[in-house]
Amino acid sequence: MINIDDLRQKFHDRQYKLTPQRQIILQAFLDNHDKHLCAEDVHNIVRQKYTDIGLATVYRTLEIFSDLDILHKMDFGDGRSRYEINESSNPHQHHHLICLSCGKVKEFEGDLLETLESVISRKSNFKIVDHQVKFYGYCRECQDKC
Amino acid sequence: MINIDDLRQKFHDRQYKLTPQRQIILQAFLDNHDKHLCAEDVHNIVRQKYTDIGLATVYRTLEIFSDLDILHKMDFGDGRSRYEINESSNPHQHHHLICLSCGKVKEFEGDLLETLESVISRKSNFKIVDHQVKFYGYCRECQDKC
DNA sequence: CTTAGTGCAAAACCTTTGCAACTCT
DNA sequence: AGAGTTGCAAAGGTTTTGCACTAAG
Repeated sequence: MINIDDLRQKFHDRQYKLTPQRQIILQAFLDNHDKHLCAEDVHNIVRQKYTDIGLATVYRTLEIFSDLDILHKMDFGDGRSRYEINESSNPHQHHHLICLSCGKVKEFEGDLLETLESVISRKSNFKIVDHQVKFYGYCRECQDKC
Repeated sequence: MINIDDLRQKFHDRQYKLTPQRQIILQAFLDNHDKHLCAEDVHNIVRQKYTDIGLATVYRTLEIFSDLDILHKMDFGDGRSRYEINESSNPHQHHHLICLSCGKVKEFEGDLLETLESVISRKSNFKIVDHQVKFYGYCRECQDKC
């Protein structure tokens, strides 16, 4: 997982400047690596340390981080983009289980799609570089309620 | 795949009214079962037959159809929801290959996730009812261009 | 006739953009 | 000093909502 020094290096390579706003936004993800934060979540977290930060800055920073593969932009169908920090260099590591009742998102570890990807690549001449898998259903707690 | 008579039955059960607008919107999907239409696409198609239909009606109808599992709401990351008609009673039939270069969406037939689903259900106590799988990469045509 | 549905316009959201002031390097 | 960055406010795009009117059952 990325740290501040990696960030400094990556930014230097691309001639981005390392502002306090950007460092604090990264920190927000490091402190919440298990969550799926949206722009507004990030804004609220970051404002506690840096009162005057603007929401536009958050959006601009999230886009840069996504381009640099520091964050992964995702959609869980709630009308806003959510981001999660890339835990490793291999993005194919976990899947999301989305509860249709309470909306919570659980993670499921393990990459069981490698073979499926090679089948698809061969059969349809499509060069796959990433995938996103979402399972919809009911989590343990919501099953108990019924 | 659904037809007008099925629609009549489903609507009757829920006390929805079968208006010409709703029939024409269903017809748009029957005529374009291979496409992934967004609300505006539907509005444009439907307006050719029913000039005065409002975009709000299209949105409201798409939501009803999704609730009734006649349509499937999807997100391909282009900032708007897209819908496709449910070809069968089993929604687990095909996956989407999204080209990162030209944006085209191809379909890949075959349900290779049944076993993965049962593994997940067992290991994480999550009752899966649906899944959505997207593969990102480069289509044949865009690979040739490089 | 009753209830649900429609079209329109306005509102609500999330996200992006223009710009003058500012700040990393 | 200079290029990139910020915050603010305004604009953009999609989707939802309020309301008077209309039409299906």
